[in-house]
Amino acid sequence: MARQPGPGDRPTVKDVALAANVSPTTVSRVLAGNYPVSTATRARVMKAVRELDFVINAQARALGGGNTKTVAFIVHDLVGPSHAYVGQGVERQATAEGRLCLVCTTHGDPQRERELIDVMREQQAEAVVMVGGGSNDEAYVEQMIQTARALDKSGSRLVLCGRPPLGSDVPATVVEYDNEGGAFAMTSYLISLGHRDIVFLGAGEPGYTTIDGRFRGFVRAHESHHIPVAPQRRATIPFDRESGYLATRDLLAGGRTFTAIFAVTDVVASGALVALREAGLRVPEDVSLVGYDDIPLALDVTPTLTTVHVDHEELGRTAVRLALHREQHALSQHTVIGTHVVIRDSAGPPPRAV
Amino acid sequence: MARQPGPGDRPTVKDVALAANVSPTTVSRVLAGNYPVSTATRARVMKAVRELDFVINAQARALGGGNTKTVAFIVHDLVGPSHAYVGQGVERQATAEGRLCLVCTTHGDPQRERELIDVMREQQAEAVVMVGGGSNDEAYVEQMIQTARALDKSGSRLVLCGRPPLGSDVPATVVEYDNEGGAFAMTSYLISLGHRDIVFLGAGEPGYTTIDGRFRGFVRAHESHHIPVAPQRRATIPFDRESGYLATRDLLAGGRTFTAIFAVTDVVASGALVALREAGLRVPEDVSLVGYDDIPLALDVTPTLTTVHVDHEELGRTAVRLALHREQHALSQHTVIGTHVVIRDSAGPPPRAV
DNA sequence: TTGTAAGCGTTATCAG
DNA sequence: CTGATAACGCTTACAA
Repeated sequence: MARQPGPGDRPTVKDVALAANVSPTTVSRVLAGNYPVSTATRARVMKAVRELDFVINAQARALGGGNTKTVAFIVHDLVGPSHAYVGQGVERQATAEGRLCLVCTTHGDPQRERELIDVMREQQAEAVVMVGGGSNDEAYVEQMIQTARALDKSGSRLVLCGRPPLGSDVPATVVEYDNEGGAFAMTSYLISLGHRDIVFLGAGEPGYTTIDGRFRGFVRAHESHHIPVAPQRRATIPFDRESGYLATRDLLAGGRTFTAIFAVTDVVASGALVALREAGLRVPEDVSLVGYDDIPLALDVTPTLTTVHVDHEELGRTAVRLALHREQHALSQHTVIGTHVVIRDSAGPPPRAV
Repeated sequence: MARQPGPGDRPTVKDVALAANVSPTTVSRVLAGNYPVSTATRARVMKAVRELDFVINAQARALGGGNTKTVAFIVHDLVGPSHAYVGQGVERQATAEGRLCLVCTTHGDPQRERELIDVMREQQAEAVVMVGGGSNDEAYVEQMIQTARALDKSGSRLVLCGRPPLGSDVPATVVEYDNEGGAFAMTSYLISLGHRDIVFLGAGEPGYTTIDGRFRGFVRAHESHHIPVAPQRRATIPFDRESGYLATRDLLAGGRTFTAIFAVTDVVASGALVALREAGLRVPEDVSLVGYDDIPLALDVTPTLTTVHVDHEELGRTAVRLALHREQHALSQHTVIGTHVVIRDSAGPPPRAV
């Protein structure tokens, strides 16, 4: 009597081989398509596959063959507008390269991050893409270096998105966008409009590299125009809408003068916008407001937001592409993706007199 | 001489066993923690694990033990605001249940969808969560039923999010939100404000279940108030901002009268808002505008959008929870998640005379 | 072109 | 509490 498949019981290569009157080896070869097999045999095998509704066992395949065809994507959060686009880029490129995409979130917890990397080592992910500003803290960086080495030893590749390189002797791929350059360009734009008193809104924990880069560009633009940087309110705030709102309200209540606000992200800018509106200030007539990221929200607010465009999806795609096609001898890779100012309606010349 | 580990070469349980002077079995037991092991032995094993920087091979474990601890998430698109939140729910619940999350996108291609399901069968995902309106097409549904059975046979579980059940004899879990109820409530709200000529904006391909439900609620509300449904422009449009914009512009150009627009999603509403503003119409003084989904955008636009709240994240969480904890004998499961109207600033009474 | 047999790294079974 | 040994399902030399 034939084998009675129970529930949760799948046919195996052996079953197919039996049904097609060939050896398991032949079945494997037909399925992999990497070895000559006679047309007749192939047909018989395929027929058996169809009849048994056979699907191969990926785990077993990986064990026997080697490769898991899997890319991991570790991110702060799935729903942040920019992160989602990076994720989309990762997923698309992974798919384009015939890989599957494993996704995990850390919610900013370094401990969790560390755990996840080990999980990905267990999973033998071909590449581990980490997205979002990590900290610049020395111990943290050191640990990242260990991680990169550990992954490298496992035949995997660490990819850092939006973080600075770990060093040329560390096996990792780094893809970042030009935070400083974009902030420099945007600040210069505001200065060229006539602004001399610009608030940089949103500091974040010192050491968070994305923000640091943006602030650096902000300062450098002032310097290169020989304009003193007005005193900034560099308090740590989470980068959400609410923080932008509260920080701006505080600013207004504190009597601090300014003619423009450079929000560290579009989301923060949207919060600021609400606070400004509540205070009866018109944008851009009374105050100019600009953001960073150019997420869809930038078009949804009124007025539309002048911001720095970042191609988040490309960031994700590039991350995967580089990780998968790295040259044998490229130990450390580093790519910078350009950013540029997108002029919309939220910034204009400062009012005549403040 | 000891084994010289090369690149891409990981220590195995055997290596750990050797280093700790125990059998591989013991190592396995220590790692799994599901079997009594003496404290001393455990300590020795853990020490070896640390020294060798050993991480277990998940593929091998799955092969030997059975379970992959993996949940798959198949979705139209990662960046759609509602989808991203569902994804977040799936990921969070999966993580909470100690599972990993595999994510793939279909971009609405049923062929690709089919392929992905087979890929997930290969991966032995414990659950396959499909998100987003599939079609109601008979052949499609029939294929879904096959799929559900195939997954069931593989010991996996099909979860449909936001689609109607496939039948009580089909092994699948269905989680949907109450599209019809929400639309009914919202339409009733508009009617109670005095509106009698409401446009339903955004039809989608007939058969797309999410939209159908919403339109049904729209019609039913009219019926229950004994108000004739004004002729609707039910053209197929993609549900993006642009379509909302164009459709509204056409509507305005076509001379169609109305006092309110019920946009099928918030995104479509945001497009409509732009078109209305361009036409010099004030919202809500001249025209009321409501949406559906309550995504963050609803708070970003001016005026803030009156809309139907849907807890997308809960949808994702519920999907995973049900799939993982289904009762042994529950062949078909079906859960409906409630929706409710959120009143903001974009809807008011109709103008006195049109 | 096809088949045989030996792994891949882990867990489960069955003895001690 | 610990250890052999046989799976798990597939691939890949090595033979034929």
